[in-house]
Amino acid sequence: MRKPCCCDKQGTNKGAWSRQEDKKLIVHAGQACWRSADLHHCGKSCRLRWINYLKPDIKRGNFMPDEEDLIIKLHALLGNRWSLIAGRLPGRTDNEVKNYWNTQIRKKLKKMGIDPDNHKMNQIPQLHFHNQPQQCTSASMEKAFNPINGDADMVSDAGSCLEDDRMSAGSSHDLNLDLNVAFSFLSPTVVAGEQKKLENTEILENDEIPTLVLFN
DNA sequence: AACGTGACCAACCGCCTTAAG
DNA sequence: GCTTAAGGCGGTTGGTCACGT
Repeated sequence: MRKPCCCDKQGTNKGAWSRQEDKKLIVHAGQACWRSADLHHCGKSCRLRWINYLKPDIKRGNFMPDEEDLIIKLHALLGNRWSLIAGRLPGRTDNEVKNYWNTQIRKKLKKMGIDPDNHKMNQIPQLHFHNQPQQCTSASMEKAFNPINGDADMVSDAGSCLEDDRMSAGSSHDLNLDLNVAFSFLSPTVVAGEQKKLENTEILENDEIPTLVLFN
């Protein structure tokens, strides 16, 4: 049974924030506990309001083309990890990125004939083993991509991903795989720049890394 | 002017993780 | 180590506005 959220308690507001509530929240921003703001919104709501709207360094307005490109690329790498994607876009919030993706980018990609969920032209991402192409499970892809975020356990994670896939495939082949994600729908300059960035990440410096080829 | 429709986005919901006691 | 409250995050909803009929 789910524990009741603080929002379910009596005396908490739902809905839009007033200017006075915003002012109060700004005064209390940064305190350890959002509830200390003594507002009639629950702590989660206070946090959300601050992060998505009141924080001073928030960049509002239209997304630049390069921001859009970056979102697409990061989404291809990370999936719907909006907070991680937003972390690479200074001044943008996860909610903003998520909304932009769902309302703008998703449509654009569909128009281009690209499946926005997997960034492919109706093909399935595959892990290529030495002798036999093997479809990567979503769980293992998840593990494989975690290292991009600077996870200290990235090597073991990638390894366990491979182990998972190997076990599920009933294969005992040695793995010698490298990460290679294609962004053929992006401009050549953007792709070159991103590839350079990827080359600087630890994941590509390891010898035993899965190859993930996204066919476009 | 009234109504319908679609787009946008702020806010909520529910699950999961984290941390305090 | 266990329990529980709070925070974090992704998915979803619903209010508002613009535009077309």
